[in-house]
Amino acid sequence: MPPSFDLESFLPYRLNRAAELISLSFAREYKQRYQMTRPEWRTLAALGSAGRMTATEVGAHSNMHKTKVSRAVRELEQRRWLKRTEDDADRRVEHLELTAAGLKAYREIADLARTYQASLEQVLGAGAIERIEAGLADVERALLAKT
Amino acid sequence: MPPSFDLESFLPYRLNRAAELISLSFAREYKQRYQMTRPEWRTLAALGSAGRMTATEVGAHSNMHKTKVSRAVRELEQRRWLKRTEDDADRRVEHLELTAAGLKAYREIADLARTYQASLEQVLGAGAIERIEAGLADVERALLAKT
DNA sequence: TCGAATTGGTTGCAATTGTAACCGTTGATT
DNA sequence: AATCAACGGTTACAATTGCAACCAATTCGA
Repeated sequence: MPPSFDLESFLPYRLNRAAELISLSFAREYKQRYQMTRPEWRTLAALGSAGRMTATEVGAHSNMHKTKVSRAVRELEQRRWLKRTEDDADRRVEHLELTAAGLKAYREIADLARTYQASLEQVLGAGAIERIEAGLADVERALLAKT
Repeated sequence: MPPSFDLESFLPYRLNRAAELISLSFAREYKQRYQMTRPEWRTLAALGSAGRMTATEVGAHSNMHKTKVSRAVRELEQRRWLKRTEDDADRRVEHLELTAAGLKAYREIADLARTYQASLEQVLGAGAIERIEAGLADVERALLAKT
């Protein structure tokens, strides 16, 4: 029999558990107040934080399936929080951008996010989050290199 | 305007992205070979690694919704990888346990998992995974304390 | 320059998931 | 004991999701 295996120290498992926990925890902050789903918030955040982008870029950036992005974009557009403009060079591409209303919503929720993270950092101690994120970046790099 | 917000350093976002990435990456190792879904693997792993448990305990342990657990258990049972035995004191409770076949499957997949993590550690350097997991443990503690 | 392959994006459909309501059992309150 | 809340677990139903097939536009290659 091979050396023992402890699920508790298996990284995919641990990452998933932590991610689901924190995701739910933060979702409670905006789901009710802004009637927004997670893909929508992610899209809003991507656009609000990095500016004008295409749907494909949003997906690549936040690792969301393109149909998820497509639907989130449709939702946000209907809410008039986002507008599309077609690229004049390549007519397949559409550039996405937040409207004034979208930007306003983004700022409010970003504010929640900042507060949320600050309170977490309060508990964890200074630098703790940065250290975790540096570790995550390494993991992502390793995985993406893995083909 | 409040101080800037960068999605890229927002922990829920970063955790989710990394978790989805690694989860997919490892799922490729067993989905095909063992025709198993993620909840099934999680349940199998929980039982294989911690032994006899109830469904509620599996859920609490791996942070899965109880309907997810219920369905995974049904699947595993049909495959004869798991058996239920009722508690004689409390007839609501059922204890879950892997069969010999289930244990065998568990060991094989655990082997994949060990190899997977070893190759990751190879890239990341010694101790890197432990450090990340320690950080995650802190985060989970903080979140669970948060009511 | 024509056809095949690729790309950005959407959609139909089937599978996965969460919510809420439920069943039978147990524990607490009276 | 009788009632009622709580609990372990399942299930019906609705919402969310992913896969695959698709459309239109573009690029590649012979």
